[in-house]
Amino acid sequence: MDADTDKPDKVDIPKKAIYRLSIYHRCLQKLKATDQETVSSTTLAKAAGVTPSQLRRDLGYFGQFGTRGLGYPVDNLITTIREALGREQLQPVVLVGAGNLGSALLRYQGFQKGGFDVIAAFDARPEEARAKELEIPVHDVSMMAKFIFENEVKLAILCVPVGFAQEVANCLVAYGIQGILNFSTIMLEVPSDVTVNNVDLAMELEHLGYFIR
Amino acid sequence: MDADTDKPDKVDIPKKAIYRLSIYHRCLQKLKATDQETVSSTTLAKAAGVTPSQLRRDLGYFGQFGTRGLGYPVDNLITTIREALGREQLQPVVLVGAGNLGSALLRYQGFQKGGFDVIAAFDARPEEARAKELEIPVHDVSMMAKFIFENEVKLAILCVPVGFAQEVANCLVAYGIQGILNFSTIMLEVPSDVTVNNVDLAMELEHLGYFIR
DNA sequence: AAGTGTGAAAAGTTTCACAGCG
DNA sequence: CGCTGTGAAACTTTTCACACTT
Repeated sequence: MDADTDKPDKVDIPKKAIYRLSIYHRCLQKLKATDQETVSSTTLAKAAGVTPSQLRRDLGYFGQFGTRGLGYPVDNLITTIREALGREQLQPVVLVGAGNLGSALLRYQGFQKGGFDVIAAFDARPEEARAKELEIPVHDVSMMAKFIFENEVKLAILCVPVGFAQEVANCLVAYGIQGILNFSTIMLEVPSDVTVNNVDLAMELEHLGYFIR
Repeated sequence: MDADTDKPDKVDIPKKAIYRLSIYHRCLQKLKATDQETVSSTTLAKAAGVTPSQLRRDLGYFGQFGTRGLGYPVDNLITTIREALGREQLQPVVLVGAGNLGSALLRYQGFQKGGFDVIAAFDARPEEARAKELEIPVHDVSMMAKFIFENEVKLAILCVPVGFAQEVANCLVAYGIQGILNFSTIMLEVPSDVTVNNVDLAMELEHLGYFIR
């Protein structure tokens, strides 16, 4: 799932807990849409697919926000989680490798929704990618260094072919990228202050294969 | 990441280990391409991004395949893992919801590579999806029951809008689907003999947000 | 009465370290 | 000698259960 690194700060908090924070965040937003002011750990946990006690423990890592006998204030909790996830303001993101999967992801608007903004894509052959009529501009990789630096981009989505993944990742790191969402099917080697989150769609399907009889 | 279930059989094997099996499988295939006959736990572990002892432990759950002093026979190990993952023969898969993300995934050919065959897609408005010029046929949802039954499909990729996800999942289960790769942003409730594997792309990005400073 | 916050127990997972085999 | 296979130790994460607050 993840090949990541120890952070000097923020230790002691299980990685899985951080992951679940994103789930809670999403569920809370749905709750907010229904004008709920507060929510109990039992209710939120059910929506998130975890146990109430796990939810309380997870929130406990970040402080105390609940009112005993009442529950958690929805608005307040959303803000707190946003802050914990480092999402106070819009995060710029670049995508590298606008091939089959890359351009598919560019078409998918799901990233844009939640506080992230895929502001540009880069490819070794930008003309080909541009022919696909994407909304997001596709530049030549040679422009990448300057762009990332000038826009202070910290996050990148990596969709280049396996053979180039490590090489491109090295560049990204050199340009200042701190988090890589890696769709290529290789374990990247990066410095310990860079986080890699691997998503391997074929593998997810493979994994399911084990459970069907 | 996962909301899955206890299986009556195959217990005692950590879920994470099963997940890693897919990683090993991929690394072994790369090794095979370089005509390696055998591989040591140290070498394979490095490629897979795990510790040698974890690799040995993981393989140990499924039996003994190594030769002490030598390593593991590559071919043999590939076959064993394929069997463990239930991938001896081509698995048919259907995709439901050919909207933004769904059609993106249909275009992406990555699933086809490793023993899975996305044989059909279904959508509430198939005409719209067909306009996107996809290679895989898009049928009306009304055809789904018959198709899944007749082709003995066990796996489904679910990309319908959140509001319909649970409803569609219920249908899939009723039709005989045993594993769902869920791209919708909701925790599905399914019987305990059905496995759900959640992939939430926006969440993966959100998760990274925590680690950048 | 309802529901959080949290020590302490339980369960699950990884690493260590080394005996044993080819 | 080199490398697997595996008990036992170490560590991590989850669950339990209940004191405590509103």
